[in-house]
Amino acid sequence: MSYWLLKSEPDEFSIQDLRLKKTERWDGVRNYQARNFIEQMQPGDLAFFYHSSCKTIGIAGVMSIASHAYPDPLAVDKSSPYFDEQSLQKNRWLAIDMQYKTTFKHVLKLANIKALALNDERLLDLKLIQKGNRLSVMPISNEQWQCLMEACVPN
DNA sequence: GCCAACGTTGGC
DNA sequence: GCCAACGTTGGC
Repeated sequence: MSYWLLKSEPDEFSIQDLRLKKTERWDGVRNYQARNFIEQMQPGDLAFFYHSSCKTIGIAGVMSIASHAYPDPLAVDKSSPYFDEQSLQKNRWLAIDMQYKTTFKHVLKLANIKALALNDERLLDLKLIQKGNRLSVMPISNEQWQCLMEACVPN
């Protein structure tokens, strides 16, 4: 089993939205590196739901991967902002289904994660806090997952 | 709203 | 294949 972190702007789609939907398609990823990580995901894998570009930036909770990756229907949907002309020939983008698991009592804030990393070498190579990182989908190591779960307040 | 950092595009 | 220009991400 593998661990992941996926970013979403809560104004667009938040962990509260996923909680209500229970299961939802994670689509619109338009970055090759992120796509390749989606390709590696397996049903049952766990992922942090990260809220980006918002008031309280950080890890809001946990979800599980609920399917294998499949072609992203938005890539060939001309009415979608995620439409991709090149994908009409061959759909080059992937989507995957995510299932709601838990919401943390408090968002584990980015600033707190950075502070943790100063004292915990397990977080040293966490992609999330590396300078200039913009990946919206990234792997999380076993140790990093444990470390971050220890730091959060579960519900 | 600003801007650093990055990814993509396209001319050459 | 190089690289300048451009668009996007995302923290602050």
